[in-house]
Amino acid sequence: MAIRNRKDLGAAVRRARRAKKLSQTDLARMASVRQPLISALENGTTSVTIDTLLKVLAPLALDLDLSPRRSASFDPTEY
Amino acid sequence: MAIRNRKDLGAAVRRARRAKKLSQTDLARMASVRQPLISALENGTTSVTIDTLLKVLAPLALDLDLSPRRSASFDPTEY
DNA sequence: ATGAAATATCTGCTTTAAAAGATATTTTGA
DNA sequence: TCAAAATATCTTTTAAAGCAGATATTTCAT
Repeated sequence: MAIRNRKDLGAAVRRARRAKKLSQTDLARMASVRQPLISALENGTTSVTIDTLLKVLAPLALDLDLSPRRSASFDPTEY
Repeated sequence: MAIRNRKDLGAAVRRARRAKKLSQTDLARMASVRQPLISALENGTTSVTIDTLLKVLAPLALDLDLSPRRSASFDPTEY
């Protein structure tokens, strides 16, 4: 599913984490970050850096990808 | 293609930008960021935040996606 | 070759991500 | 129900992201 904002990202991470039956604390340890960060990431309350995101995705066995947008092209008012 | 580090990300953004025949300055304007940031992003010299990345991807008509890793599962020494 | 456009690289500054550490709150299963 | 585990939310501090502005350097077409 396409990720277009922090909430989408947080939801995707949470789904993946739960699918793997990991607690936030487990994931935090595996990713070498802190549990409150996982919480903030999943809730979309922080704009994680790409480095941090990749650290978190690795133990979830997820890759980041870029894909051409399906419909809905650029709208400046979105930002 | 799977993105596993900043360099990958930078390369992907650069390819997409060139495919759209945009200069860094053009893209920066469309994304409401500064040209030096596009440069740093493309060269992997900064760890952009997810908010900034999404701002840049929008005018390129790219979506962010998470996909299950093909092979190469989690290796802690990668970090 | 050379001039313009494009890209890279500075400084100084402000903002914010993330760490550490602690604790409060919510969720869940026995 | 109620205790333990999980998750959310604080404070303080440090490091780095990103802006603004300027300029240096590289790339490219004429």
